[in-house]
Amino acid sequence: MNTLSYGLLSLLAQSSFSGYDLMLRIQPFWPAKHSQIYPLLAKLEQEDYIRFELVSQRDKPDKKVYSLTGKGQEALKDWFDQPAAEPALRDEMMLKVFCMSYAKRESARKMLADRLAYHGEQRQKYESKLAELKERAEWPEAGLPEPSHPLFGAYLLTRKAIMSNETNTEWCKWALSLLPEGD
Amino acid sequence: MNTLSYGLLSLLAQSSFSGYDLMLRIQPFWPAKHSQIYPLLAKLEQEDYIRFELVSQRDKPDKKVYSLTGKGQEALKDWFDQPAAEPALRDEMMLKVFCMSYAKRESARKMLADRLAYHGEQRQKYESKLAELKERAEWPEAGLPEPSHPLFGAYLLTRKAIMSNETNTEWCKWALSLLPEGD
DNA sequence: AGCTTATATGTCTATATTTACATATAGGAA
DNA sequence: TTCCTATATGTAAATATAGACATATAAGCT
Repeated sequence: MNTLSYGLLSLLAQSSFSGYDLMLRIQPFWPAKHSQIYPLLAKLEQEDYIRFELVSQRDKPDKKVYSLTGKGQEALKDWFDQPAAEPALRDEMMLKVFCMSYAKRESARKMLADRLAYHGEQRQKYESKLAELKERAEWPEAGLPEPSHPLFGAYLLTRKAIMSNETNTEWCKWALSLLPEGD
Repeated sequence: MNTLSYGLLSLLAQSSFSGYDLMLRIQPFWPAKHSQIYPLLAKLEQEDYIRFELVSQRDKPDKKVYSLTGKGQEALKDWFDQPAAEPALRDEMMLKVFCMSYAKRESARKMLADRLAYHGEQRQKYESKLAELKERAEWPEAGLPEPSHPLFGAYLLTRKAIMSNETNTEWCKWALSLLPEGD
């Protein structure tokens, strides 16, 4: 049982999902291709951490909808109390920044502008996600969910993503301001 | 030539470093163990991207000090102009947050408090790094390096790390405030 | 004298992850 | 009709990464 496996169980605690859904939902927090997810789900099912139900759909191919078993819920609780590994960020752009003073000015600016645009796109996705969460679970007046709400975690994560997005956007703009156009 | 290889070249653009130094310096931006670094350096040296000089030390074991060759500098420039891959963050804690509403209150608070403490430690390291940079290269009056300064990139990255650290710290405190003690 | 830590370099094996290959349904666009 | 995209699931092979094993110097501690 590796970290990704527990992550899948963690998502299934909230609700049942297909493998395809799980892939899309875990992506922002633990990048993984479907070729990694599907074999893991098969293994977790064989070992009785999860089970699935075949669901036919009209407009789309059939799917397997997975849910937690009792054993899966137990494993999840044990995992939660273990100390978490340090976060690991791998960002090619940050490696490029090391040699930025040796690059052409226009190249350096393009690199930062590309990243700024990327953050802009990501920002929209996170805002959509937040809107989707608010629809799925209308939490009370002030716009804040209760800690006991199944979507509480998803809300915290989406807020975290937006906060990080804002900081990264700010950094890009600041770095660009230090590199005026035209060398 | 994978991303880590280019990252090593990128560091060597700034100055010559031993494999051990490279490992320590690249860690915060691209996690990698020495068992991954040393074989890569040997391969890069065989393929004439870098060369090394054996340096004897009094108080420490001998070391290989690597520097870029002309071919390495060329490769670096080509790489810089290619679009960078999306950043990949893998954070076990974030996966745990998905099922936080099903965990015990004290467990959830401990998870966040542990992360808050981690950010505190990291913060000190980044501040030390910033102080070290300021020593190695005294940049002018206002405390800002010129874009042409070899340590300009390292300065941007350290500032980025500190900004992210502050945001993550803020998120932990906010999340903890939503989870008052004693369930 | 033996233990631990930091420095320093390396290999070997296991695991994690990506890339490519494969198939199928259905909608919309060219 | 053909192409592209999203949905949906899978396998095989290549690559990247981590963990374990190995060795060596020198300082400081017990």
